[in-house]
This record gives sequence, C-alpha cells and structure tokens, in this order.
Amino acid sequence: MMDIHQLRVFCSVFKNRSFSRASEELFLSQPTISDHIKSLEETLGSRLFDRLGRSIAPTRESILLYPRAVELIEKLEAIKSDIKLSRNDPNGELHIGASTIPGTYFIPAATREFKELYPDVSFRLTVKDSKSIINMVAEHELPLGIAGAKLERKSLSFTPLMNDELVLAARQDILNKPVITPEELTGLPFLIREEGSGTRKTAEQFFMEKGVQPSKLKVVASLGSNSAIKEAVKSGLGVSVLSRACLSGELEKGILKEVKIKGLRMTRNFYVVTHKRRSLPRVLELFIEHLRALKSRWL
Amino acid sequence: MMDIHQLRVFCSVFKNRSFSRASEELFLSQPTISDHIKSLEETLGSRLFDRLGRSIAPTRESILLYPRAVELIEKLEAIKSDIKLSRNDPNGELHIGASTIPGTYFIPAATREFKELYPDVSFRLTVKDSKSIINMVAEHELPLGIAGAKLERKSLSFTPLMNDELVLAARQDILNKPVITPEELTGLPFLIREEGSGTRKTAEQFFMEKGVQPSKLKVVASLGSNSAIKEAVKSGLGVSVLSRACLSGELEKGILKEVKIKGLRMTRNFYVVTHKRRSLPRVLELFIEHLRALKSRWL
DNA sequence: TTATGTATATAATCTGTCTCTATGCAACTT
DNA sequence: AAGTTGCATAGAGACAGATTATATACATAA
Repeated sequence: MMDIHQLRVFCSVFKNRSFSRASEELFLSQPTISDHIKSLEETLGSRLFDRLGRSIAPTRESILLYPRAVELIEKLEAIKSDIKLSRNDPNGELHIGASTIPGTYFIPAATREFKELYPDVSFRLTVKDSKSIINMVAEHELPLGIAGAKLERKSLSFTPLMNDELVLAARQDILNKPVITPEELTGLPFLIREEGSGTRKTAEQFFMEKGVQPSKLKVVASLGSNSAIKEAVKSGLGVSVLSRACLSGELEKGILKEVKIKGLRMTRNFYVVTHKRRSLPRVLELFIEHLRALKSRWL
Repeated sequence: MMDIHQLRVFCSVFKNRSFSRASEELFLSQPTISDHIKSLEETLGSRLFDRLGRSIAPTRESILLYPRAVELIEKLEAIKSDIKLSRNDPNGELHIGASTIPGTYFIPAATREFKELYPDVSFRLTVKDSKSIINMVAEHELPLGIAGAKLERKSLSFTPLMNDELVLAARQDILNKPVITPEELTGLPFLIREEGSGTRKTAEQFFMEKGVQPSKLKVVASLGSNSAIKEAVKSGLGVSVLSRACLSGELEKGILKEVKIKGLRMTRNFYVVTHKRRSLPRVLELFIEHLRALKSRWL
C-alpha cells in the first residue's frame, strides 16, 4: 500500500538528496527511511533513487513523482485546515423551525442580526404550531426548533430559552385602570383568538385557575391571528390577552396599556428543541447563543 | 495522523450511509470501520456522522470532507498509474555520449529511427573521444556512452555493441588489386589521421603486428578528420585505412574499392558503457535494444 | 410491554508494520 | 591502508490495525 507517510519520506529524501539527511529532518532513523523508500519502490514497480555509494540520484520516475507527491500532501493539509476552519467560519443554510409567537416576533429579528454577524449564513424559517415543530425535529426534518411546549420524548432535549408573558392589553379610553381583579374580567368586551390557538388555550387555563370560566367572558369577536386581535384592540373594539412580545411597540408608544390582573401572572416557556443524539453544527450553537443574548433585550 | 486508508473508509461510510455496509464493501469488520471513523473525527476535531441508533446522518463537516476525500484518493491512484505507465511510455530527453566513429556514423541515424518509434523522446548527443565519454559516464554526466575502448573501472560496465572494421580504401585507378601483402603497404601513398586519433592508433598497432613499421609508410598527408581523409582518397591523393561504416556509401557506389591485406583483419569493439550501480531508465534500455537491432543492418 | 432484529460501540486479543539499535558493506578521502 | 560517510540488512520492541465476542441503543412486531 502506498500511503501519505511514505510520500512524505520520499519528498524529504528527494529534496535533501540523501537518506540520512531526510532521517534527520523527519526525526526518524536512517534505516526507517531506507525501508519506506524500498516499499514505495516495490509498490510502484520502479526504482526511485539510484544508490551510487556516497550519493544518490533521483530517477526519471522520481522526478515525475515528486511534484505530484508534494501536491497530494499539501492537499491533505488543506483539507484538514478547511474542516477545522469551517467550525469557526459559519456558512450555509440554517433551517430553523419555530412556533407562531417566536416565529413571528422573535426569530425574524434574531436571524437578521445574526446574518449581520455572519454574512455567509442564510436562513429558512418554518413557522408552525409547537406540536408540528417538535415532530419535525424528532423526524430529523429540522435540526433546531423553538417551541412553546414540552412534549416529552426521550430522543429530544428541551432547554428553556425564554419566558413569554401574556398580558391584558387595552386602549386607555376603554379601560383606564392599572390593575383589575379577576372578577372584573367578565365585565370587559373581549377579543379572543380562534379555537385551537395556544395563546387562547394558555390564557383560558390561567383564567380558570382564578375561577373565571371562559364562557363567562363577554366575547365581542373571535379572530384568527395575533395581529388581527391587536389591530382590533387598537381600534377600540375591546380588550384582549396577548403575548407581551407582540405588544411591545404599542406599549412603548402608549397606544395600548397593560392592565394587570390581581394575583395573576400568565407566563409560559419557550424551549429550544433539539435531538439528543444529534450534534449541532457549530453555526447552530452560535445561533442559540445569539438567541440567549437577545433574550435579555426582550424581557 | 490522517491517512489515505481512513479517507477510503470514510468515503465508503458516506456513500453507503452505514458503517456495516461500508465494512462489507471494504471487506473489513464493522468495529474496524467504527475505529477509523472515530480516529478521523478525533484528528479533525469534528463529528463526521451523527449516530441516530438505527441510521447515521452525515454532518456539515462530513459533507465538506467527502468530495475532497474522493478527489485525494483519485489523485493518489492517478499518480500510481502515471508512474507505472511512464515506464512503457518513453519520453523526455535522452543524453547520449559517443566517441567519434559511432557518434558520427551510427548514432545519428539510430536516434532518428528511434524518434520515429517514440516521438516523445528527444536526444542530446555528445561526441567526444572514447576516454572522455567513459569519464563522463563515470562522473554521472552521462547515463549512457558508446565508446571504442574498455578503460576498466570497477564502477562501470562495458558490453560489446558491435565490431568496427578498419579497411584499406583506394580509388581503383590508384590501386587496382583486390588483395595486397602487408609488405606492399609501404609502397603506397598513404593518407593518415592526426596523431592521437583512435583510428590511426588502431591501424598502426595492427600494422606493427604484421611487421610493418608505421614510419616506413609513404605518408603523403596527415588530416584531422575521417571525412577529410575520405575526400582526399576520393580525389586520388592516396590510400588510407578507414572505418568501414565511414566508407559504406563509397564502397557501394564503387567510387572507392576495399583492398584486403593478406592475413590482416583490423577490427575493434565498440562498447555500451553504463554505470554498474545506476539503473537505466526504461527508454534507454529500449534505445540500446534498438542499437542492437540496427547492428545487423550495419555489419 | 416484551421480544426481536438491526446498527454501532466497547473490550480483549492477535498480527503485522513501523521504528529502533547494531552492524555490514561500498565508495570516497586522507 | 585507514578513516569517514552513507545506504542496506538483521533482529527486537512498540504501536496501530484488524478480528471475534459482547454490549448498548433504537425500531418494529407480537
């Protein structure tokens, strides 16, 4: 067999025009050099050096071999460093899945900023409900998911990324109080999400804990998306419970007010979902780090 | 250390998407495959395949590595076959040395014909006296020499290539006999080569053996080259002893006649001179074969 | 759930190759 | 003729590569 090591030895002998000088260069004994050259000569079926007693002379075959051997060795080194560098030089397409809230209000901004740091990455963002996202990670359709639930599966790992808080939002002219009691909820004109929404389900659960039956709410409309609800609240149609992230702009500008409910804090976790047995590419590790860094700004 | 064998194993695993199928393809055991992949992963510092239990998935690094590994392996094979082919595909420059007679009358024609057989070879012909040619071979300035003497040196090998015969040539109107006795030589108008010529020296030695002192010859002129002598003989200035090869054209056309000397045949050997410890490139072996084949036509 | 089959990892062992030291041999130098 | 330099050969030890046997993990079927 002809291997790289033998080629390295050959190149050193060729350059030095000497077996013994090659042995010094490579920190090997001279017989070792002799041996490798001999076996190379056997596998190639050609003498590579004429032993002239005191000196050696490269043969025609040797002269043919040398530049190619050098090229091969250099190429091998190049491959090694390329692979090592690729860990620190993120590039390629990142396919990320996220459930509605993070996929709408957190991840897009995060990808934009990350792309500024690492211009060679591109993103593909799949927004589905938490259950779908988790299933896709489990089926290796996604390397990374951000989900608002913790569907336990032994092959998956869930690590909390951030808290999402649901807040009661209203226009000041509709509800001009900083705090209300849970009981007062039933007197308000309520805008709610469609049946099946995670946000709605979460909110209803919290209300029930405080003894407020969802059916007692004065529902003025049921709408299909968070932004539809938000616009409706902004137009003064009623109040609603929405993710704080979804409301940040309006709260800051004072267009909408947050109304606290006495004794009730509605939070849920979003998790980074990955496969336990699957290694994350370095880029994805960096992206998760980036998300955690951004978290402090969001909360 | 990262070696070719490991890359071969990696490629097979990558193609087959399986350690065990790779082990069948390469006629190795499955643990051996695991081992090689593990050590490759260690030297590269990156996981190459995610082990998902039943199946494996190539990582980003793996996808980077694969095409390069394939390229490297193919390149190695290419080198091997190139070197092996080069033995049967003669090319490059052949530096050949020859003493005056063969260098003038034999080798040029031989190189021409050889070049027709192997168009990719080119020749460099050095013509010097035998002693110089032999020295150049000894000093590795020439891989191959054709010389008219056998200067014994233990590092050199002399193998007879052909006989050169010296013949007495004359114009028919000057000497109209097919045979003369050695004694009759002294009566002829003689043209001789300069002092130091191998041809002259050889002829004088043969004459002395037959009891004819060179000083007794009736020398009409001493000229510096074989062709000068030949032209002089053709112009009727006298007779001379010349290599048969040098005279072949004139003898065939009947311009000059060969005159035999009773009991005297003047032959000397030309030798192929090579270094004992030095391998001849395949092209040179072929060229020597070619010379031997041509010999039959010359004699 | 338990059993079974598939696929990889680990352990123990053996073999072969790489490497070394010691020594021989040939060629050049003094 | 003796010494020096440089490659080849022989023998021994260490290490890597390969194998078998076994363990572990996952998926599927009963």
